[in-house]
Amino acid sequence: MTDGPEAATPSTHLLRRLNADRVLGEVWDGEPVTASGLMAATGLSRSTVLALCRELTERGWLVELDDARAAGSYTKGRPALRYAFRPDAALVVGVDAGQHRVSAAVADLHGRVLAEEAVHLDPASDAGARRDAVRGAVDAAVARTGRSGADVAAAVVGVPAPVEAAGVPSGERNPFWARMNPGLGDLLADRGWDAVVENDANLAAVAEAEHGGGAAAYAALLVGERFGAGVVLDGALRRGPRGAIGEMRILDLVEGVGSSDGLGALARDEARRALARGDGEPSTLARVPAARLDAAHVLAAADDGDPLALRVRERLADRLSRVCAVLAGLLDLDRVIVTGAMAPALGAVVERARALLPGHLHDPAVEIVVSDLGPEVVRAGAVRMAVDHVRSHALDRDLAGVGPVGA
Amino acid sequence: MTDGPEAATPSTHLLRRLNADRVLGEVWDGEPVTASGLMAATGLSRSTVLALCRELTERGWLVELDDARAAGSYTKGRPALRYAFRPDAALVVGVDAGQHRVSAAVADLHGRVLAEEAVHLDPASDAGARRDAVRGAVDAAVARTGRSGADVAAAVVGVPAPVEAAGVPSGERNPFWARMNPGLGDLLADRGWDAVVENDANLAAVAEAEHGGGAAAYAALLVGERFGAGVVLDGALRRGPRGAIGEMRILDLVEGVGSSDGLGALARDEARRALARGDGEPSTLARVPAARLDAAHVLAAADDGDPLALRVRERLADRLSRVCAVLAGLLDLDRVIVTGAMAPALGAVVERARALLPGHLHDPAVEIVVSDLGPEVVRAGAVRMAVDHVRSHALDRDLAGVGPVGA
DNA sequence: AGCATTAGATTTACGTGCTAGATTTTTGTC
DNA sequence: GACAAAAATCTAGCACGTAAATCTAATGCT
Repeated sequence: MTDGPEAATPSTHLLRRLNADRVLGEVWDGEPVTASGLMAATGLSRSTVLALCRELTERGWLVELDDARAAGSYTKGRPALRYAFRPDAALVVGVDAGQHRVSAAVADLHGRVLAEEAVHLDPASDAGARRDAVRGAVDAAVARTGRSGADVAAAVVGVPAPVEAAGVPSGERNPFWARMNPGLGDLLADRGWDAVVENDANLAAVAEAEHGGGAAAYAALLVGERFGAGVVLDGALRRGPRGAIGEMRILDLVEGVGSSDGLGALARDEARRALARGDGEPSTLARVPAARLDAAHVLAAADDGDPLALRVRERLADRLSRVCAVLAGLLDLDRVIVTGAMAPALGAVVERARALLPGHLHDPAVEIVVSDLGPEVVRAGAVRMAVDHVRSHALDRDLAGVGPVGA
Repeated sequence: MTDGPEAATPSTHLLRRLNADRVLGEVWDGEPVTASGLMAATGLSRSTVLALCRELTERGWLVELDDARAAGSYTKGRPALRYAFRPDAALVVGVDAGQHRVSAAVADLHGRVLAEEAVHLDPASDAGARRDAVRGAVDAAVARTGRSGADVAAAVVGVPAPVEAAGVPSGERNPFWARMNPGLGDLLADRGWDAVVENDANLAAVAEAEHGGGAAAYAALLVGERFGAGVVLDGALRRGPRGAIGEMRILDLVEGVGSSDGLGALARDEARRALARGDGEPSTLARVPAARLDAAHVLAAADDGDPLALRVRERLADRLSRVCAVLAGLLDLDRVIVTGAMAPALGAVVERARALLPGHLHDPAVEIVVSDLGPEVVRAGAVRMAVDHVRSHALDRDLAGVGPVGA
């Protein structure tokens, strides 16, 4: 990349690259390391490790800390050089481009959010307005870090639509999808960043990766207006050729479900309908204007013991348990993580759904849990994926001179 | 392995191994190659290629052909040494241990079946009888090749039950499953072979790998007594933590399906019930004794235009289309391959199911096709998987002296 | 202060794998 | 028989890695 001998002996360089990658992986998320530590971790010899560290330092990925035995792990003898990963060597951008809200974050290479910006957006906005919103939010967030856009290495945008393998929008299939992803990838790639557009549920799944524990098979289930799942099998996100794995239109065919409407939509509609019917049963929900009644009201009322709300909640639990049963039954999942903006309010619903599960699955090995990542799951997943992208392409890139030099 | 310098420099040996593996992969399924051909294919230098070929020849994987320019591709110059893969350097065993039939095949490393043996078996047989049947079929098939069991490198057995990741039977969950896999893995491992037990539908999916064309996402659907699918996503078979991906118990919850009964069971039961009701409608099927009436009769009668059989066939198509819709809708499949013993008779059913599909899927990108691999799909998949196993562990093994030396 | 101790850093020698280019062998053609 | 072509072989030489001896910095003990 700089001026090293270019591919004189391709095969042997491969080996070097493999080892460099291992070392980088070792430091990326961890504490500063000494050469001896790396020797133990990688099985390489001291000379090799030192050479690799020198190279990675020159390339801008590591800094040499000279604070000697500051780590305090030992007292005698010569203090070791310590190499530390530079999480601020580059920036990443993560965006949740939702239907009525765009939220952007700029993070360092540890995924720590340094700045954020959110803007509201009319769900009916046209392509141009949507692009402007994304551009605006991203630029504002980057500006707020006090660093240059040139320091950004990669950006990931989540959209509420399937995204085909190569990041190509599947717009021809569905005009709604096209509107949700009006060339957002190119928009960011024009900045000179590596840009990826990804489905929102898939990003939620990425965000839940740690939370998913050691689970090699799980789904992140977005439950708001429509159901949508991001599916991880054998430890990796599965998209499908059309990006449609976890698309839940098929719920139309499932008994007791009948549509892909999410729990938010269902709660609202059921409650409104029951109130409109006026079964005579008194409900505190009757005091809320029908047009403003939403899932949050219903769930709160249920917590207060309101009978109508309790009936609706039971319906939600039933539907959720069936959706989880279909997902887990076919995909042999260890876990379904209920996530999205309304997830925190769904404790009781999930608990009840868990209880209903054995009625639908012969051998329910799946565990339904509520995400604790809060409303910015998708954005967090976008940041995470951007970091992973940089990580996996790290050795193709030279950072020397980019960003602040200090640790 | 033989007596080379043991791991003097592990890292550099890794490189050698990588290249050897590439060369082996190049020859495995192809024509004999010259050094020049390999140079072009691998990008390695002549010296390296020749050294690798020499090594692989010593190890028993390749033979040096000296029939000069027999290939006729060129006429001038010194004739190249040609190296050919030795498909008979080792044997593999593939077994379909079905409910009422055990079928074993012995094949070479190209997957060409050299000998086979099938035995019938009472579906109610206990563990011992089932083990004996497998042992008997395998030994007979091996004997028929005229070669020793020591030449067998790997064996794969398909069973009609989920198999957990490590080949562990999931017997505690279900006594039927335990009976279907009474320690068959150990049985074959005791012969000194690498033994793998795998679900039958998964093996069908492996067998359909070529037939699945370039499809990176497809399912092989067994449709006989019960539905069961082997699922390939991102080019690899997906099993799930409990080996239950593609288990179709969940069909209980699908509208218009209601059970995981396969098309064979459905055809039989529907026809019998209709005849018993005696709707008055004359049907040629009435001439078949009820206890012997099965799917084959029904499908044949439908082809002859029998109205009752046609009604049943329509039901089969409807059910099949729904099952495919669920699979493809959730998994974003390119293709569902209908397979199993009765597949060849299902042309009309599949055609009709294709037509019904748009009624269930908004955007049916999936293609339903009938397998043309015949009744031994599972066994073929077992052979295929065994070959792949040997291929991927090839460099751990020394074949020198094993098997016939000639090509 | 001097000295052994400890552990990291450096140097040197060497093995292995690969490449590149010159050389030789084997064939066919004129 | 000279020449051209294709392939194998030989010879350097380089890159990467290991191993072991040597060097160097910090510490505790006397």
